[in-house]
Amino acid sequence: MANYLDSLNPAQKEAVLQKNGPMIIIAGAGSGKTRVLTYRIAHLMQQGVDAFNILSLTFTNKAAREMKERIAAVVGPSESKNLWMGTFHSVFARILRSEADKLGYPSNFTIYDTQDSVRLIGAIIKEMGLDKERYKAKQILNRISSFKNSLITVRAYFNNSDLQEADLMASRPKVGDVYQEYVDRCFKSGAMDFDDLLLRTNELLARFPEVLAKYQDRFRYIMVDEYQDTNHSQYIIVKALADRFQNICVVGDDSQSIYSFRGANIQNILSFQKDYPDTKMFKLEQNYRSTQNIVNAANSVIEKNKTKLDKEVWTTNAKGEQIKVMCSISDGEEGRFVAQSIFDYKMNLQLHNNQFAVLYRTNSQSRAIEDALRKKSIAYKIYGGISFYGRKEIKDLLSYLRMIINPNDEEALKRVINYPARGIGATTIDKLTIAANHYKKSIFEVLKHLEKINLKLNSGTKTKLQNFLNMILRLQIDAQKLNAFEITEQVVKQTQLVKDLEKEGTPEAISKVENVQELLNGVKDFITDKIESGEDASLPVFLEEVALATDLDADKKDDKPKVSLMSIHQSKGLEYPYVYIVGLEENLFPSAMSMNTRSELEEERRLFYVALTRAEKVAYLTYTKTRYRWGKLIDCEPSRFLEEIDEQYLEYITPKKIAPAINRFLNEDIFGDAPKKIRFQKPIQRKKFEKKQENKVVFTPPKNLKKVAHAQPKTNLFDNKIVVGNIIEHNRFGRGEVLNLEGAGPNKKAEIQFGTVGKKKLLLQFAKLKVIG
DNA sequence: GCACTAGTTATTTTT
DNA sequence: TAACTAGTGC
Repeated sequence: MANYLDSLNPAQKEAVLQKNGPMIIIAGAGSGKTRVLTYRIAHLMQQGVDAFNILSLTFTNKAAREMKERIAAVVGPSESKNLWMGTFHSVFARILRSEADKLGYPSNFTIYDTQDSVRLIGAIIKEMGLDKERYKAKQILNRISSFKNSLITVRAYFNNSDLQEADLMASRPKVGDVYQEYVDRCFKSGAMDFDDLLLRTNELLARFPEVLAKYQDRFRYIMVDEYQDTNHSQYIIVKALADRFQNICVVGDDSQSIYSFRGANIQNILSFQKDYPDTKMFKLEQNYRSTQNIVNAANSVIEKNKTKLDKEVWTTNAKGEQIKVMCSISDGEEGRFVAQSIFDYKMNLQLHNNQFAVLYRTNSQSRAIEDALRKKSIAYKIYGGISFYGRKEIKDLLSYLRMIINPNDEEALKRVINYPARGIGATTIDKLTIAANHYKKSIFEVLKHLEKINLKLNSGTKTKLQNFLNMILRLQIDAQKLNAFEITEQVVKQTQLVKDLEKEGTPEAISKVENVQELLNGVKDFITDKIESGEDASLPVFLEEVALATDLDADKKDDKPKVSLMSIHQSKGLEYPYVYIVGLEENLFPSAMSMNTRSELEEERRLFYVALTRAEKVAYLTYTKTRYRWGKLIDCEPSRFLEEIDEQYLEYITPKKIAPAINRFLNEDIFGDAPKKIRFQKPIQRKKFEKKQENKVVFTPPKNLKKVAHAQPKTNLFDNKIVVGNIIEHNRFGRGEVLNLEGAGPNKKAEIQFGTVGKKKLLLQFAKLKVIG
């Protein structure tokens, strides 16, 4: 039991053994940070610290879950269950629920997601008669969000002439009023947005000393992971909670701070030692994840940043292959290259899909990759983008559930009051909204007292509203005796939500029905899981988990292995043997939006650092000469980050056949005088690329792959040994993966995806297939 | 009040 | 390209 310490290196061990006082662990990429955190918590518990007194804040719920499992393996599950562990948002949402009344909130408050917030702000802008071109809902929300994350309340805003001046200069003098109205409306709806979960926690701790004391006493040991990505609001919460015992341990890597757009403040980690003068600092610098080549290449890039803490990441791992750089003529070609390359690796080294990841700067880049993978029948999973819970049909259904729990939830009500269509249109909703604003009540309250208010509604409309109201009230009563799954089922039935879709019969409608079914399954799983672990399986808990869930959390366990596609932001904390970083082009990565200041560019560079350090064995960097954006063909330049990697770690593998095309692009001044700006600062750069690419050879199959001839292929004539997923070799078609089997005996056929000729169906009786793996 | 169409607009990254 | 909006006709 105690020998878990033996598996740690000296630096790790020191950090684990440091029990009391403030401490900071600077953990380089792949340095076994999670391991240190888990063992440290396990160790605290073995030293007699009560699990109830330990608070551990992680960046994702998935990280929390995994860490809990690992701790359970050391100290046993019954004890680890009592740990407070989760994201800032989920931990403090939980606390806010039990203290909500102090802030005038109902304990069943709704959590608004970004979509809800944007809609509400849009509605407010419209109601206030503001120009929506000037006041773009999304931008206003971002602005409000940044206020909240800096703890600038409405009152603080109106006391701050600088902020008001800035908005005035941007010709948006009414931002403060919108902010005010937004906060009021959320409050009236019994709703908190993401930022409120932190802001209101701060309010709670600041206004109620006895509450602060209670939680200070409860959380005697506090740990914060990914500290470099905390914002001011989170910083203040941690500071307040840790103030009494000062047993605060933060972990992070300033080189991986990539969330400043969300208010993260890299200064939090840079100046931790100033906040706590007695801080003990630990540095984890040995990388266990990646090859030397990858580690060194990443180091050579991050060196270019000025703002950073002193540290040196190194590894004793094998040198490994050089990082491969590939240029394509288009994004489609890039996708095909990635798919082909993955396919070749799978064939030659018998690898599984889950050993590969494709990372990109923007979610919209996933499309070309998807198309190519699909053509090769390579299973993949996309993380991010439009999440499952963001889909219209799902949000609509969830909105009904939200109405049952908290009928004052304005955004939920507006979604469902006329969905499915029941003849309650925009005019009616406007009237209701005006009345609600006037009486300072929610729309639902207005509905309940329709008789007493003269809204100039015709009687038909009144009946429709009455029916809607009655349906919600009925569902609320049902909800008291049904569990979360049953009530969801009930909603689907009573609202006829699915019936409408089924009638439509279009492919979209069918997929929507399937999604609804999937949500129902989700609720069922939720209940089973919770009951198994003895936790609260009620509908409010489900809704909260859904509101704070990410795609990463939705990972299904016993699924087929799949290639992961995700934005670099989402890949933080993850690792894969083979990583493809695509779209390394100026204006895309680094993003055109982030090249205006040094600090923005440094963040992009950190992002690149994060991307590179995800790779364990092999990393590919790809860029293209042209790319579709906004449905238009755009010419691209290679990213400056390619230049920044020390050349010795790179290998250019661009196939010969497209080299002439590249040269043409490089030699002709096809840009005219348009993008004159900074892009061609260094003409030498281009020469370098040009030369490199000319000399290179055709790519397929990847070099450095072991010959697999010795793999003892078995010939199978009547073969029942072939199973789906096998890699086989065919005399004429080469290698392929078995996708499907059908028929029996002499008619048994296999559907096989070949790298060269695509999909084929072959009779096993005749096809001489060698099973490779 | 609603369904359909044409035209516009937008892409950074997310709890 | 795709998602959202405004405008039109019923």
